[in-house]
Amino acid sequence: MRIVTWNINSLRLRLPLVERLVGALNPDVLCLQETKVEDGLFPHEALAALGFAHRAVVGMKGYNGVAILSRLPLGATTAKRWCGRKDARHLAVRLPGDIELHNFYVPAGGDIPDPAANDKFAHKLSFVEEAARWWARQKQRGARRVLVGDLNIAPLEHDVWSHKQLLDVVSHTPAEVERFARWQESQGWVDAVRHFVPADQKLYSWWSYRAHDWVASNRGRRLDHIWVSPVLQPSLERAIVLREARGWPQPSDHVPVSIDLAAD
DNA sequence: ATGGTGGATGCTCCA
Repeated sequence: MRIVTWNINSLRLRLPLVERLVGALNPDVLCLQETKVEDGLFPHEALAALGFAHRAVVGMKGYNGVAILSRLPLGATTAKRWCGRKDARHLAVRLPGDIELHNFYVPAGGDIPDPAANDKFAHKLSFVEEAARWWARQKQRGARRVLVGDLNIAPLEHDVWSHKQLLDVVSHTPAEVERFARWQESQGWVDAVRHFVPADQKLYSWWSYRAHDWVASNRGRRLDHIWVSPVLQPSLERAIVLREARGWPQPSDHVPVSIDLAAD
């Protein structure tokens, strides 16, 4: 089973790129973030025509929004609120094979890495703290779980183009990275992409729109993640970061990240 | 050190 996560930065604008993604990766399950579309305007027909017969959606007007599109039947769907807000940042579904799949869009956190001076950064820290606490309370440690999404944090030194220069840049600050680590430890989550790509190798999933030439400057960050519960680690077959998607016409600033899980 | 671009919206927010 192939599961792909992608911050698409407006689903309706980039529907043609979903078709292109299907051509490139043919996901069984596609998790999107920043769909930026309210549920009543969600392009169900176009996605059904691409083979995604099963869809779970939670959106809002203009901002945020997540969706899970699937060729396989989806079981029970839940959308949890975080930090007491109804801001469409989470969806969970049950997949065939008794897999619980969670799709997250973590707040970006604004520009100033100081929770006292920047409410958005405070919200981001609270969100990750709450996620870590919530997951620490979830028992059934042997459960088959996959967690994907734009987590908006690049935790490792080689998840950013310059560790030193990004230590005080939102997405790579110690305050974020420590909380991210606590979240990951909360269930012993396995970083499914770093399982295949050594930690000393640079790996990015996002390149800013603000670069004149994203290829030449290559100042990327790895903000998009796929985690699996420990019991699923032996089922990991492959991970792909589809760098070429950043060069597609009118691209998202994020690229799709994919894993293959062995059927069993 | 600064400002750079892109998307949705509607005279500005968010990333």
